[in-house]
Amino acid sequence: MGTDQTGKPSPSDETRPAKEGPVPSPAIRRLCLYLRELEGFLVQDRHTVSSKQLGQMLGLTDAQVRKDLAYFGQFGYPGVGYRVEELIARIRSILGTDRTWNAVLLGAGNLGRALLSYRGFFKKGFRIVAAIDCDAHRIGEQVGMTPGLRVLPLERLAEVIAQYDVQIAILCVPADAAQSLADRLVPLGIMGILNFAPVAINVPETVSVTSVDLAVHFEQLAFRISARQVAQEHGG
Amino acid sequence: MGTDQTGKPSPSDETRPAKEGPVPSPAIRRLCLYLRELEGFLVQDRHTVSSKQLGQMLGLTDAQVRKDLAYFGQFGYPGVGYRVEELIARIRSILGTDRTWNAVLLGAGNLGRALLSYRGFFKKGFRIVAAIDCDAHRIGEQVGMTPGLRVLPLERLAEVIAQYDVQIAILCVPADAAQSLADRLVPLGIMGILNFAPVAINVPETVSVTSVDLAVHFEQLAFRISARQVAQEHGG
DNA sequence: GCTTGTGAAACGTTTCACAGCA
DNA sequence: TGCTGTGAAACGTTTCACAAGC
Repeated sequence: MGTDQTGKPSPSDETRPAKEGPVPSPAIRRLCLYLRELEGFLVQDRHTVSSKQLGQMLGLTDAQVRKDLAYFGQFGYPGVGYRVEELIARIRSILGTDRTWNAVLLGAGNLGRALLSYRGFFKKGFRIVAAIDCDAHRIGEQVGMTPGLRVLPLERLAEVIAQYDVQIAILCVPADAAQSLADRLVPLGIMGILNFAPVAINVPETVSVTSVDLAVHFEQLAFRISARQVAQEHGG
Repeated sequence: MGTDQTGKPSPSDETRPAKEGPVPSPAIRRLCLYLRELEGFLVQDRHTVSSKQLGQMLGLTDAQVRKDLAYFGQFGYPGVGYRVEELIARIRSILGTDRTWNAVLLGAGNLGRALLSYRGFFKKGFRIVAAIDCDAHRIGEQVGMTPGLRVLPLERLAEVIAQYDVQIAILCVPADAAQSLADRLVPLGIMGILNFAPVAINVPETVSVTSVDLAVHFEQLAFRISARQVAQEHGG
């Protein structure tokens, strides 16, 4: 894997991208979790952490942690571990969360309003700059924590995206509205869609989509519980 | 370890299908998506579907769909495809959603209330039978759609779990409250925890945990967008 | 002692290719 | 023809084991 062209062993070189080769997508998911744990470490005034400690908190092996980080460079110190602040900065840079991202929320129903009120996104650098709904009853309602934030009609979508340089759309609409909204978002220059509608949406390859179907998580849990029960019956 | 908070390919997910051998955990996730698409098919009065059609709707190959289903037996018809009603029944049986599951929700904040109001879970057979919070201001508040459902104090947790035969707990509490609540749930006989708190929780192997960290999904989307932008710059 | 980074081996998952059937 | 089910090959990911460094 070490296609570090010349094999130059300088430990602190590239801030940005990575070495050659694709990064396992499970590694990306874990990177987010490492970051979460590291941020917790900072609060506890711990300034170094080993791959073993970090892995243990998430049920992973130390080798897994090291490999994941190694895809993006070398930033550990043998015999010491990783410096928490430095690793946080590196992971944020890798994930692209060392900048702020502006998002527009579509669908000010129960879930949409819950997301608008969640402070965690703000801390991570995500700003929901507008909420949009096509239900006339909801328009003008104040939502979220930002005092001035009110629900806007769908007609103002283009204006809002342009005005705030919005890159991300959060879809919290019913399943039957998701695709037509996605079709509307694409030509407006949106770069990514976080889709909470329980349906697959189709967009050009230039747009990234991440889907979160809450019912699917319930079902997966049901399966795990059922499988465990079956295993117990078989085992004794 | 019965938890999948990390995306670790849990080889310990001892799934006992019709045949021998473990089932890839990605296959389980896809099974939920197949079910979702199939339910949509029923509404459109389509009664058979091929692996190719099903895969196309989700961006998967036909071989993938067939393999996933084949882990649990053979229920397709060569030359025809799969019968929609039959396949729905089979997948529900596999996932354990051919029965109803009772859940208690802990933390009646914004997200908790949003989940209480979402009809999709009910349709899938999940019943949130009680909402619990330790904030005195919230106790007694009416939540969700069920007219009688009110927020109960934490003291009534054991009573509620026993009375309704609750198997699943939905954690919608702040990160710092999640672990202590999990510790409290385990001896009460809960079988699975759906954890929306942005922290890893530790429970005995007898309890299944599925974690959903909404901020992590934002971060993953940010990474995907950033990666695409970098790729475009390199490509031209 | 402790740690990281990393080839190589082991393991898991997906894709391929085709026999068999309607 | 069109489809499923499936062994085998290809590919992706994780774990192992250890050299090198603090």
